[in-house]
Parts: sequence; C-alpha cells; structure tokens
Amino acid sequence: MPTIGDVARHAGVSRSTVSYALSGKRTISRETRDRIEVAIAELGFTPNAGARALATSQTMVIGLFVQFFEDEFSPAMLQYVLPISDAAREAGYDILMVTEADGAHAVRRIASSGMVDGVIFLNVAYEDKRLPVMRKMPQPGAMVGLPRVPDDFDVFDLDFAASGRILVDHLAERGHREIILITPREHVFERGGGYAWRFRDAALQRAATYGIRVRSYFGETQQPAVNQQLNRILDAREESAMIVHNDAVIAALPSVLYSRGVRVPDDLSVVGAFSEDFGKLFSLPYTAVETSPNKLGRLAVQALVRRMTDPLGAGAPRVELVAPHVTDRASTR
Amino acid sequence: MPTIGDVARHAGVSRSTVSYALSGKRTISRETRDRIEVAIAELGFTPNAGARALATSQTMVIGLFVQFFEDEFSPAMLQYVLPISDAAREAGYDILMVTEADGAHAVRRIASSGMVDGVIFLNVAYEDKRLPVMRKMPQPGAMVGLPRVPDDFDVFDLDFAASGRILVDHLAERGHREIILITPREHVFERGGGYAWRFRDAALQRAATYGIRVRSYFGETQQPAVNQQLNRILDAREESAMIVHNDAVIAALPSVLYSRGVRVPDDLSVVGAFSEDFGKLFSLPYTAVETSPNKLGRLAVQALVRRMTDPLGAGAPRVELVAPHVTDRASTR
DNA sequence: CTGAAAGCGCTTACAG
DNA sequence: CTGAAAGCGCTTACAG
Repeated sequence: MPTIGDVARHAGVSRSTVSYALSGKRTISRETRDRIEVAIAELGFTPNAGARALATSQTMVIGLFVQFFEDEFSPAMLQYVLPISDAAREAGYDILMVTEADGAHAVRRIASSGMVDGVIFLNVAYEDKRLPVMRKMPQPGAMVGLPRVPDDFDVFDLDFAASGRILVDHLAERGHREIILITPREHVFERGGGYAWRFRDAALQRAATYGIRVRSYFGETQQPAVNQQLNRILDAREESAMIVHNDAVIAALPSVLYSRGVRVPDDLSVVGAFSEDFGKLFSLPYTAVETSPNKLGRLAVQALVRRMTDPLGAGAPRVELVAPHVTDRASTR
Repeated sequence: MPTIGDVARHAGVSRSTVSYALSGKRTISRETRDRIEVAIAELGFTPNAGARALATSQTMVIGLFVQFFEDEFSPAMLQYVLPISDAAREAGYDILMVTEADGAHAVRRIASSGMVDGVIFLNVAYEDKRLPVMRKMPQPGAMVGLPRVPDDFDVFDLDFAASGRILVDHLAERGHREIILITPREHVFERGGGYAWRFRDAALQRAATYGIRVRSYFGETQQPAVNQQLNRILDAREESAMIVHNDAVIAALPSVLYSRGVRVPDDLSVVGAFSEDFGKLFSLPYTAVETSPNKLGRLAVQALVRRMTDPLGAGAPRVELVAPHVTDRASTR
C-alpha cells in the first residue's frame, strides 16, 4: 500500500504538504493541490488508520458493547445495533462491536488499549459490572439502559415506569377492573434488569390507585415453555385484559390466542410494549407502548459524538428517559 | 494512559525489554520479569493498539461487512453475526462491523486504510459489487454466500441446490404429486441473490424427474402482504404439500394456518429451510433443512484466521458448500 | 540476558 | 505558500 511519502515524492512536494492538503488545515496553492490529487488518484492512496490514530490520538471508532442474555429475546437487540451503526457512520465513525460474555473484561481490553474513542453499552443493568471499569477509562461513554449510578455517562432509556402507568391508564379508562400482567422472566429481575421492575412496580402502583386487581406472572422466554405457560394462564383467566411486558410472550401470543379461539379485543383486551419493527416482524396486532430502539440508539450516538468531539462544551452528563407513546392498534375494548 | 516507556522507567529496564517480556519472544531473567510485571500492574498499562498495529502491520481486527436488504427478513442476519463475533474473539480478533449501504465503498475505505487484517462478507450476491474492490486489497477475505466468481476468496454457503432436491425427495417419498413452492421475493432473484435460484431451479428439476407438478410463487417479505398472499395461495390450493424457502412466509405460516383451520400434516404437509434458532424464535413446527448459520459463520472465521496468520500454508482458496441436513419435525405425511 | 536505535506512517508545531 | 523535523507508542533487528 502506498504511503504519504510515496504521494509526496510522486507530486514533488513534502509529506507535510500532502497531509495538509488532505486535512485542509492550511491553504495550498492551486497547482500543488492538483498535483497531489493526481498523485493520490494514481497511486490509490488512503491514509493508514493506525498511523493516523497514533499521531492524533483519535481512532474514529466507537466501541459498541452488546450483551446477550439467555433470558432475553435476541431479535430485540439488533434493533438497537443497526441504527447505532448507521448514526455512527453518518458522524464519521466506525463500529467495533463487542459481544464478549465477560463485558467488564472486554471494556478494559478495548478501552485501555485505545482502540476506540468512546463506547456505547447496550442493555445496561441496574448494577452493571461494565460501568466501574469504564469509569477509570479516559474515553466517554453513553448507555442505553438506566444503571443505579449513571454519573459520568450519558444515559438513555425508555421511561418504563411511565410506560407501565400509561398502559394501566389505557385499560382503566376502558373500564377494565381485573388485569393480567406478564413481566420479564424472574431471572431478569434478579440479575438487575431495571426495566423489568420499573415497569412492573409502576403498573402495580397505578392499578392500586384505581382499585384494579392485577395478577402478575413472570413470563417465560424459551419455547415450548412460553406457549405452555400462556395456556395455563389463559386456562385460569378471570381477567378481561392483559398487559404483556415480555418480548417472547407477546411474539407467541397471536398463535396461542388463535389456537384457543380467543378473540382480541372481543374476548380479551391486550396491550404490550414493543417497537414498531418488532411488531411488524411478528405481525402483532396489539396496542403498545413504542419502545423506540431506533431513537434511543441515535440519541446515544449523538451524545457520545458530542462528548468525543467537544468534551468541555458537552456539559454535564445527563439521564434522559424517553416518554412513552402509545400506538393504538385497537386491541382493547 | 501509561506507555511502555513509563513501565520501563518504573521497572528500571529498557523499553525493548518490556516489549519482549510482553510478547515472550525472548527469555527474560526471573527478577527482571517480576519487576516488569509489578510495574505493569501498578501503572495499569495496556499496550496501545494503534502503535502496535503500526509497528507490526497487524490490527487483530476483522472487518465484518453486513448487508441488509429490504427484501429480506432481518433476524436471519443476526444468526451469522453472533457466532462470527464469538469465533473471532476466540482466535484473538475483534470485529469491526460495517453496515454501510454502499458496501463496495465501505470495503475500500476500511481495507485500504489498514483498519482490519481481513474481511468477512455476509449475504454475498451472485454479482457482488464488494468483491472486485476487495480483490485489489492486500487483506484476505472469506465469504458467506456463493458469488459468480469466487476466486481469491474462501467461500462458504449452504448447498441450496441440494437443499431444494432433498426436500422434494422428502415429499416425493411420502407420495406427494403436487407441491406448492414459495421462493424468496422476485426482487431477490433480480438483484442476484444466488441462493434463491439455486434452490428453486434444483427443486423444480428434481420434481420433474418424479413427474411432480410444482406451482411456484414469489413470496412476500413484509406484513400485511405476507398474510394476504398466503391466504390467496391457500384459497386456490389443490396441492397436498408445500415447500417454503422464504423466512418471512414461514414465520407467518403457523398463524395463517391456525386461522384457516388447516392442520399440519393432516391437511397439508409443510417443509422449509431455516435454522434451528430461527425455528425456535418463531415456534415453527415444520420439518426443514437446517441452514446452519452458526456453522457457516465459524467456518468463515476459521478459514480467514488461517489465511491471515499463515498466508502461504493456507493453500488455494476453496469453495465449500455445506451439505443440507433435514431436521424432521413430523410436519409431513 | 539486556539495551540503544531505527522504523512503522501519519500530524503538527516551528521556521522561513 | 511550503518544508524539515519531532513525536505519537510500539516492535525488532543489531550489538554486546
């Protein structure tokens, strides 16, 4: 591969002049610039990224730390990854995607070796092991998911508490007095998936203010357990409505209801929390809180880019809980 | 961040000695090694990746070029990404994931700037624009998907022709004489998604040898078109069996069949082509050719790593079409 | 067993 | 408007 020295020789100028022509950081005469451009084109020159990174202390790479849990439903994650990748590219960054099981270890390896200018953590837990490690690193970080101690980082998440309340409100307004609530798996609560209890606790509390009775179940995540559990729950059902905060369960719901001959909303009102894309993927005809993975991912990138390019001007790190928005698909009565 | 010079000073040795202690490329006395280890631990030193890359011409990063098409079903892609990421890490590599729409342009940018030691392309088309660009680059590449001209690259794909045949055989053996075949969208054929016609053409040809009549449809990819089309097809159905080579259609099939009261296999035999994980995700109770994204991804990584670490010993690039394997889920009669 | 020095390919003050 | 030189943080022949 040709180097900047090859280009300089070819164009009959110094290496620094080529560099400045590339960066535009000082004015170059018309003829010199032309000669350099010709040389670059003829040699097919591209600056070496490693050398540039070494000289500038900037890699133009963002580390994206993905965390896959067995107790979660995998397609949900991709919805964050793609928009983040696209938004990063628009801002001139590439994505180093890290899926290592030991997230904390990976963070240390990647960040302290200077492979990235900043990091984004997906699926941040209440007590996330990656955060204390990252705090010691010089790069900034943006989180998707609300940790117990967010300080130092820009944090973005859906307002799950408000989401739980708004769905209870939706059912309460329509006269429902008894509701089934299906939450994430119990293990998600135990390992500190904050979204799980923020949603559930707020929903239960709100229901209490209406005097609504809620029967709450920890939903399954793997087939065939999902269908079996759903059938058991429906066998014992006395409620007129159902709130599903569990991706695997809501994805399986249409076929289970079909097979039982339960009609929505005539026999049962159903609401959930999932993104529009997720709903399309599984053809879900249910009114739901839009979880906005697209928006959250892009917000994280924007905040991170701001902080990487202008550390001082970016101000104090902030926590932004995106307000829920209900997409009415007429699945309640 | 501390540098190797800081470590050397702290340990009272030269920088080269620290480097050799790190790499193990020459013997270091017991005491020296201990002092260096202490210094590294106390300072929290990690070698700078950019500097190392510059000195060694090795980044220990693999470029993963993902291509999302609107006419394909997105969750399928993630099934390749994860195993590839895991396999790469096991071999000591990180993954730079590139989702840029203009794949050819991205390849040039990433490869010629030396950001990666090698590349993997997913979802390779028959005439893939990324390949001619990559051929001019010094790094090796591995493909998932069979291009028209594979030379220079290691290529891995499911043997889609054999897959089409084996499913026809499966139905023929059970006495079916009239079959519905649902293929990928027409646009997939037009833009050169080779897997589409390799499967279809082989299936049609095999069916002809049995004297089986096949009615072939280009399947839809987006709801609600998928369900509408399926209902139309089933309204006009005279066939006793169905081969589905279309992710969106097979995912939607259970609920459509439920809603129509069509029982599998009593009323209709169904076979498909999808991975075990995909089947679980959508609870698909259908006999199918396992598409083995896991295996294909890992094969690509292994071949690439071999070629990156031992360019000469790796031998000539090879094309490996993985033989199909049918997972019987008792959906045929 | 260890060190001094050159070199990887860039960028950017310093000088003119 | 342009160039010579130092420096980024490593690795690795060369020397002893």
